Amino acid sequence: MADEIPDIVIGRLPIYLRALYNMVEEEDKVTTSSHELGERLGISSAQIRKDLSHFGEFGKQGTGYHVDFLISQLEQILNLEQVWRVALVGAGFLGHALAHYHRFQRHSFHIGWMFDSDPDKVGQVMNGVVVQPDEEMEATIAEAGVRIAILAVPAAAAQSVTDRLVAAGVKAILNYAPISLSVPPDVQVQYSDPVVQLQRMTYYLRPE
Amino acid sequence: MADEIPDIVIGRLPIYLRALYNMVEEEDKVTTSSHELGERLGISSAQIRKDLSHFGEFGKQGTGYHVDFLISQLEQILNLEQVWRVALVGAGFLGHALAHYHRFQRHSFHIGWMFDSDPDKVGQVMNGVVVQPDEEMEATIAEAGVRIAILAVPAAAAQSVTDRLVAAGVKAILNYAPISLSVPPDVQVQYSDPVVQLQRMTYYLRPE
DNA sequence: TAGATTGTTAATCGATTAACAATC
DNA sequence: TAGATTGTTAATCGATTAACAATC
Repeated sequence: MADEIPDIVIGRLPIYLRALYNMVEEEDKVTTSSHELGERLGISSAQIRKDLSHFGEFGKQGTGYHVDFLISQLEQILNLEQVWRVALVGAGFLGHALAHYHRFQRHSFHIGWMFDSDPDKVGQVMNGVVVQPDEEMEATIAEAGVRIAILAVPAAAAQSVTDRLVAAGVKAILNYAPISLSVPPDVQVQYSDPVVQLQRMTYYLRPE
Repeated sequence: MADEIPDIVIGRLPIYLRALYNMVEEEDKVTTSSHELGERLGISSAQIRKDLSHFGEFGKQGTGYHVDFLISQLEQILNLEQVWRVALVGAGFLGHALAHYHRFQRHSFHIGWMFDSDPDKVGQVMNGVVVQPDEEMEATIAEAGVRIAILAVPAAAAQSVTDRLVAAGVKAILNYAPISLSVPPDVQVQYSDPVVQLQRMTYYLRPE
């Protein structure tokens, strides 16, 4: 039960969580079932039950899952019972948008540090956070014990910034730069590249 | 050979393409191998060769792949030999950042239409594109033959905007709203939710 | 030629699904 | 009780990898 859980399973848990939040907040739902949840997400009910069974027994035969309880269990599993300190590197248009994204605060993430190498950006305040000079990045992050970083810098800078972040103790990176990063095995990386995502879809579209 | 190709394979092609662009543009590389490409991407060379073999024989024994040639083949496969018209719905911070993202233009995507329901946003010009009123969305998109949309609206609006986009002829949606969308089977959807991505990583982090 | 690397096959590995006893 | 739904098992399905003949 506490064996090695496939990463693909871990990847679905936040999706379940998001749907459960919606059920509670938008629809005042008290209970749900693997069938209902699966229908919303386009996932089979068997898969949802299988995924959850890696971590324990959270439902009741005949009635399904208590939404609040399942939320709290998933939050526990995903280590969301604390507020994670997050550094945002890059204060361009995207960094600016991310700095103002209110869902981070609502979901256990506190973006409390911003960095940029452009002197024009340094000193600007974005959603209450002062943009600090790039050179102060390692010291500030190590000092504050920041372990998660969001990368919103150009591709050319991404790997060297990554190396410095990792050296300063960062263990998880959400990378918006269009480049594959090289990191030690104990550092997590997630990628977000809109061009890659669009290109994946055009394959299926009829060309003009 | 022209059989049904697994979507997971399609999903890797843009990643290969991105690395190949980098080899040509940043390193003036003329040829590469499945081994070299795999090493950069953290993917086995066998998998890269297998993926490519779905579409043809692009390499030469002993020497590997001609980078320019492989790029052009992948562009062809992914239907990137045309410029795709893209509509951007939502002119908030994120919409603003996406409107200014220069990589779309460089990679076969032209963001030529923006929409927002907020009268304060309507009429603003973002990177040369005038934000149009939400009500004009269907007619404008259908008229222009736009088939790809990027969704940067609040979760509460996302499904209804999606329904309208689909009715207007959109066949691919890149969704930044934190909600699972329901679409007909011939409509592609890709998701981008930073909170989901961060939550996937915190599972692996030691809590404080 | 010798070395390198492809494309492909077969084996392995892993993930999903169908089915159902258990039980609320 | 009857109906619903869980957790789990076994079967199925699909993806990855190892290995190698072919050949540049």
